[in-house]
Amino acid sequence: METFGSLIKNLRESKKLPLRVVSAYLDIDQAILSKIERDLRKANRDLVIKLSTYFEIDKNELLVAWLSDKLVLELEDEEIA
Amino acid sequence: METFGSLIKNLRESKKLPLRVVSAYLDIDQAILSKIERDLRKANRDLVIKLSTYFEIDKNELLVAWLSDKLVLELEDEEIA
DNA sequence: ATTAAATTTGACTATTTTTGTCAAAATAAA
DNA sequence: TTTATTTTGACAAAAATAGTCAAATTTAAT
Repeated sequence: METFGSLIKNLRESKKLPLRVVSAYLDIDQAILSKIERDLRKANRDLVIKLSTYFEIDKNELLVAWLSDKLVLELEDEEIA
Repeated sequence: METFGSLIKNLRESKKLPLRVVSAYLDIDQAILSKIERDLRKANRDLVIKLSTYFEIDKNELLVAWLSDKLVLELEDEEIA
């Protein structure tokens, strides 16, 4: 399954944009964006919306992808324990 | 839908046990148990298991009820925002 | 192969959220 | 009405999350 991180990473790379440029627009440190793309950090809701605007994709589509990841994560933590 | 809180509250009341007694067994402050029963606080996994032992009900059944609540909560927070 | 750009990593701090403690207030029962 | 039980809220402690930064690594360009 495609994660939220790889989804936005693909979007960025398909437009050949460096983290520097995208993170500047989003007003976050590029280290954070790098980690979000690799699912090492979670985005927050506001960021998801900014991303949908920036990449011109449907807001709800991206929110659903983000929420799915959040729920999967919650359940994963659970099953391990 | 029956929440996790009301579920364990019903169990306790059906056995006519005061919070004092149950919380002592669980080794938590009775204020916390009171809040958990009214869904003002979340139980943690360990507590859920202790509760299932104490009330002699199936561990997984209670875990499922607890997890359901957690997911519902996560989605609720989301929809409001 | 060297230089430059882009990305990743990790240590550190700050902020927010969660959790626990306590005593007083409110409610219910005896 | 006194006693037991439950609820409330303020506060502190602890844990989780988020942000910052610079150095290390990797990738791309010349």
